[in-house]
Amino acid sequence: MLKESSKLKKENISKLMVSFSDPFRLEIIDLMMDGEICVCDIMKLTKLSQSRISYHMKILKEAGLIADRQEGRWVYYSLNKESLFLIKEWITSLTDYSSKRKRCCE
Amino acid sequence: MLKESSKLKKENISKLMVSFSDPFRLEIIDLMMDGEICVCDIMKLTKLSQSRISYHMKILKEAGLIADRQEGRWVYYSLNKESLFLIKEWITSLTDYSSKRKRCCE
DNA sequence: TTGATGCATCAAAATATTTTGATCTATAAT
DNA sequence: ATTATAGATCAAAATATTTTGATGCATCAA
Repeated sequence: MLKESSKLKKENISKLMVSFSDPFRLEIIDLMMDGEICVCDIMKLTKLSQSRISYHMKILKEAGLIADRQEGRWVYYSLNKESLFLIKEWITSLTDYSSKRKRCCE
Repeated sequence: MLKESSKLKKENISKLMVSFSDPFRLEIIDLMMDGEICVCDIMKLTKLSQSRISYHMKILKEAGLIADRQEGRWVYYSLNKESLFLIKEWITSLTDYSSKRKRCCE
């Protein structure tokens, strides 16, 4: 069974995975790869409605996947690298562990 | 924006993430870390009903995260390492890319 | 062949998530 | 002060996912 290597609690993993599980959020995450982005730009780039984007940003933020920063009337969102690394660490612990054991049919 | 480095299509990523997004499925995944497991053992270990487990196994299977193998009346499920590595690769490409760019406030 | 066991599947009900449109707040421009 | 803009929030409606209990299908044992 998985050791307590990762700093992520199960509940947080679940939330992070939920945040990754929506195609529109994946699209938004993709847009944030190039750096900060504001809701109005996401609107232009995705054709999603403002409140719809706000809703998804909230999900992403509550999962800890993104950070926000207000500047005047704009709110800039960006990917939270720390979270990404924690997920990576968790996935790595999964793959490391599962490669240590043998499968029946191998 | 994310390059086509990963072999995973966006739709598959989404499905895989959905499969990770349920706390019970995370629990089942955790149980599979030690190797193959059959539904009846998952029942004993998790106290979930049989059809409920079957449902979740179907989600995991359709996401490509697990493989199954029948032996007599038992069906043994196991984690699909290849999928785990693809997810890892995808997450890695996310973190690699996002660490290359600079954030406004850094 | 009959009965039991392990599991899949199905439809209905329960629950959760997402979308929409309206309204609200804060900032900024006139 | 007034008006416009960026975005959050809210309630209702639309959808999707999950759970439940019943039934079905193999496999095995007697």
